[in-house]
Amino acid sequence: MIKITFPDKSVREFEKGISGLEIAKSISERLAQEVLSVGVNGEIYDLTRPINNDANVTLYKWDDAEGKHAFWHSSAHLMAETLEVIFPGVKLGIGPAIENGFYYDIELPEGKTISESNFAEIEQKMLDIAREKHQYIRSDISKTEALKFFTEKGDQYKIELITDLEDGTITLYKQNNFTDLCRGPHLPDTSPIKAVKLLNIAGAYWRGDEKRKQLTRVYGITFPKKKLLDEYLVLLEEAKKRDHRKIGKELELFTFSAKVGMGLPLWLPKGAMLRERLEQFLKKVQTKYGYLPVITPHIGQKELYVTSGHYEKYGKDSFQPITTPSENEEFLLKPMNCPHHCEIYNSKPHSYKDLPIRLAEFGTVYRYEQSGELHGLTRVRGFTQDDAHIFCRQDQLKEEFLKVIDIVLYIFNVLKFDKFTAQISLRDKENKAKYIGTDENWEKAENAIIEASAEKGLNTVVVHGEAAFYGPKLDFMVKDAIGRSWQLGTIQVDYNLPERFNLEYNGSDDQKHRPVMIHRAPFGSMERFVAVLIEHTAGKFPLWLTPEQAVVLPVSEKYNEYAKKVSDLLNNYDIRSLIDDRNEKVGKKIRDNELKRTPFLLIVGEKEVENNSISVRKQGEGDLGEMGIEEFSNYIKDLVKKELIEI
RNA sequence: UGACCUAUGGUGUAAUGGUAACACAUCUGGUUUUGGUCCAGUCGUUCUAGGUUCGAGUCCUGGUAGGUCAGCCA
Repeated sequence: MIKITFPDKSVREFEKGISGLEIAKSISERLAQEVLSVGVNGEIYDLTRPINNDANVTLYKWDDAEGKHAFWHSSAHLMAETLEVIFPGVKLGIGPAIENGFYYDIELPEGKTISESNFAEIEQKMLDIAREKHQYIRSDISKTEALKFFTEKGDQYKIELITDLEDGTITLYKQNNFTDLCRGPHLPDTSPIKAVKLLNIAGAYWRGDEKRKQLTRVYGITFPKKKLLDEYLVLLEEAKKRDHRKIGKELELFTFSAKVGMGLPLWLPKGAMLRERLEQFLKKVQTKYGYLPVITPHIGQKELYVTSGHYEKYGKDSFQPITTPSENEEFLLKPMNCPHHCEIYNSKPHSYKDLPIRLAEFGTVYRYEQSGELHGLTRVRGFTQDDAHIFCRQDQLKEEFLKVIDIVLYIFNVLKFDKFTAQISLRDKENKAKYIGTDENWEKAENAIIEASAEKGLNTVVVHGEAAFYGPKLDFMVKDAIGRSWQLGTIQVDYNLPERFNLEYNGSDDQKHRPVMIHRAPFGSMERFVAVLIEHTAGKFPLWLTPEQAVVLPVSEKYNEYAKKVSDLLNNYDIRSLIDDRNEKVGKKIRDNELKRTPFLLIVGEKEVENNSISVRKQGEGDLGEMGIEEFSNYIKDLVKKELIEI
């Protein structure tokens, strides 16, 4: 007998070799039907795999990530089998479960192509096979046997994977006529897979290596119930509606022009207004935190970036140097603001009493991103960072870091980005050549970030190998309303640039000391931030940000004059308003302006002229009734005040 | 950068290789409106350069731009 401990700490005894499925059955028949995989001492097992020792056991269902994982992993095998049936001779790469579904990397036989027109056939075939209830059978074989098997099958990618594996046993899973190299775990059989949707096709380099062959990646998702698939498809539709590229066009916020150049956004008046409000908002916060504004040019001598190290590291990713005609001097469009700021620091000597010095600039930078990676406003070639560099003493580092975290948290709070994670990116210790700077400084910087994050109680994820080449960083990733994750704010410690630019201050000991630098950008870039904000709010911006807070709708042209008076008065009160004096019925004006997501519609007709009032409609709430103009203005100001929680 | 996909008025869509259509928007006029699309007219288009064909929006090749994903992301 073995002792099985459940998550609630209760302990029960079972026969040695009992399976997760049998344990579930002993609890309830229903649980046995719903359970998908089982955690045994932290390792995920197939439900049918015997448990031979005392163990802590957790049963995972659809609602658990571990359960979904097994479900989708098994689905990937099912899809691979189907693809082998439909495209005989297809070669298989890897096929894991991912956050939403699964994919399989395949190489199609010579001359064959796969496209979305094949999806229906594949989906149907997958369902047919699933319905036949084939078991997923695990088997352990030796490396030699495994190599023999896949050599006979002609799957060169699997052979390569096996060759790289440790010697010893290799696990294979087989269902129906399909056998795959796989660590598992899997479902007991194919029958729970009741709904299948292939999502898209994309290229993917074999083993993520740009220099190697590109395989075709087929994405799909499956569900244990048809209803869940339908819900998921609705969610995808919602995502499309929130796409910032679509809303940006509809609301006339920004545009692109092939003539201007790809990846170079053009901010339209309404988008520019929105962006300026965001900038003013941050400037105000930064002033409170002691930041000093600076302004630097858009180009700098190539030598500047050679000094900073950026040229060596990112020279090929920059717009290539502009060469002056007679002197042959080389200038780069600036890809970073920090070297400029370092030179500002260097413009005069500093005492330890001056520090910290916080230099802030909304600095526009240009990076030659490769064409295929450009995406709406989230990846562009010219963008504006809400950049600042803090020059401080080592003993001030942690406190400064904490203050920056405060700013980021305040901003996220005001904008209701409540679902964010903080990612601490550290150096890959196995590959130190990728980074510049001494071991000692890296240690110091990494510890400062870890300690500051812990002190603020941030929910952090530590990732090794994701640091910038000059230092570790703390990135804030925000999930939008539909669950996609975006990196926005970033805070980075840098011991490298102070060295390279020979930054100094005079200490109390009358000796020269090296300051530490913190790079930080709470928004990240205005472009990406606005894109995420659009998707987060579906274009219904907070009142303080929205380009037009109110539109006055005269009932007929007789009241245009009064409408003008209302709008002027509101603008005097700093309420942003427009008039819709088109020759249309009020009903149409209301509809049109609601589609434009205007927060307040102010209807004026004979009654309102008489009472010197307006009839107010609020977005999402409808008619609020009649109000005086000043009353309305105070009402709005009050709402704005509530949105902008004081620091 | 690469694989794959896409490109039709300002916007969104339609058109077995055989007359490029519809809605919204624009503009003009009518209607004079208190609560969710008033009516009529008007305007304007097959991304670009070639090719196949009696005939190309449709097929082929190059270019450009957009998209999916990978890699990259200071």
